[in-house]
Amino acid sequence: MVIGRGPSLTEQVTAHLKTQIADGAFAEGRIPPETELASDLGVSRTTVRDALSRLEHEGAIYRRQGSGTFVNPHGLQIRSRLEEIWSYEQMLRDHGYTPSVRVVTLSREPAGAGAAADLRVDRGTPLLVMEKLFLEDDVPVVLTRNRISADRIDLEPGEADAAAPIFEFLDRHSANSLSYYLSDLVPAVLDERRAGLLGVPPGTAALSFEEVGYDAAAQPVVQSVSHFRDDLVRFRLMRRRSPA
Amino acid sequence: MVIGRGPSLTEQVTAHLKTQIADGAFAEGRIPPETELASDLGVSRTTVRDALSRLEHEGAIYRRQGSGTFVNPHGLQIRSRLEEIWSYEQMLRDHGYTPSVRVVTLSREPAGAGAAADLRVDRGTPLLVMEKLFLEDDVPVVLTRNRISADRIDLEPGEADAAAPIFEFLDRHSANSLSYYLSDLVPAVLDERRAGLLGVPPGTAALSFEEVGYDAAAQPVVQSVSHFRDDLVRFRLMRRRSPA
DNA sequence: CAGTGGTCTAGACCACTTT
DNA sequence: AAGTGGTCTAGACCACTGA
Repeated sequence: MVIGRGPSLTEQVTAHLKTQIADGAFAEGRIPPETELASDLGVSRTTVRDALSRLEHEGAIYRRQGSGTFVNPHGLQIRSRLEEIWSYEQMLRDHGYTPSVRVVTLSREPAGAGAAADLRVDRGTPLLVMEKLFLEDDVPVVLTRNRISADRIDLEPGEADAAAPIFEFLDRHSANSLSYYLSDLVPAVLDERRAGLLGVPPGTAALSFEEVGYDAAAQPVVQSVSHFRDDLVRFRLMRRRSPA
Repeated sequence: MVIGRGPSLTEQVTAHLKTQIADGAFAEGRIPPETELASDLGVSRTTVRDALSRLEHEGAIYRRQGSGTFVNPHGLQIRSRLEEIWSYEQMLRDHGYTPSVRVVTLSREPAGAGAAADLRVDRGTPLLVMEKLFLEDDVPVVLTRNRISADRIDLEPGEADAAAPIFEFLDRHSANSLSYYLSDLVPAVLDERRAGLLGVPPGTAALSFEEVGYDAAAQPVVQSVSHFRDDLVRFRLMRRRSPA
């Protein structure tokens, strides 16, 4: 393994250590001391520490002051970290799926009270509503509905446009690029329509994200609700005692 | 504001900036350049950057290369970050509650298939089961059930013991201190019993954590299930586009 | 092109764990 | 006492943004 120019040194070191961890290169889960890694790889200790900090944050390793750095035996069980989800397609790929997308509905409707408040528009403002289903081998996994103020969009979208990830769609057809989402984790009991679309009995519990996407100027751009098949995609996280 | 000895410089700088942000000391949400902060506070730029990285990670600020560092206008909406929850009591305090604890049941039962697998013991092994309810002004907010292999505990616990946070209980009465949890986020439809304890109609949706707590040697110590009143405590998170 | 954050270095000292 | 990770410094250069 040669560490040279290209991506940042920290990224190269991170990737290198990840590979070694996956290969089980560290006996008994013990990772060499930082100074040793630094001289072996020909970088400064600071760079090694940056890389180790990332891995620690991802849950791949943990560190004990005075003792050493160790491989996290449960590191592989975290498939997607909630804060890092950006596209549901990518999230499903992280879970080992190769998802397809189906546009369920594509319509206009006037803003109700909730959407109007979230998007900071007047009630009755025309909204573009896109409902999409993500499937794996024709089995529905995620159902998502996006609402956008219609006058922010520069065209009358067809299904091909709507099938793209919402942030790509907005990059292309709106002046307001998505910068971040504020998401609530909400438990739901699926109604008949949603249960039907997701292929489960009505009354089934589903985790949902209720979220608003904002642009760089902190202006709301899109309101979304997404429901997940709990039997097919599950969110797992690790909580450590004191350190990050 | 004087930066001197005591907690780490980084922590002092972090706390100082947090206060300034909360006080609205930064006009238009713009935080001074790192070099300026460093010389003003009499610390190195590295230290300032460490502090800013923490704040960025907490969602309090965001940074744009070449442009500057800015206050996150939605920073205050994140009350508890999932990865940092350790004690439910503390979590509820973060949400603005002053919770009380009620021990609902305190019993022994043989391990079923699920608990046996999670705790890596044989089916039928005696388990200590503690069920607790966290309330705010007599209104139930969280219901949690812990299962521990009985032979790991050095006493027959009374209600006073069980009312303590589980990690404190284990610190005191077991050789296996909790080091981390692996938690699944699971949507649930409350059955009659749980709905009754939480004071909601049966059939209500609730978010639950299904988790296993491990000691420093990665041995399972406790299996827990916790249900949350969605109308009283909600998990909110922020997802940013590219950077952490 | 000036100013900002991002990366990286080399070295010092401290706090903690282990032997 | 030796070895580990944690904190901190001072300085260099790079990548990007915006006037």
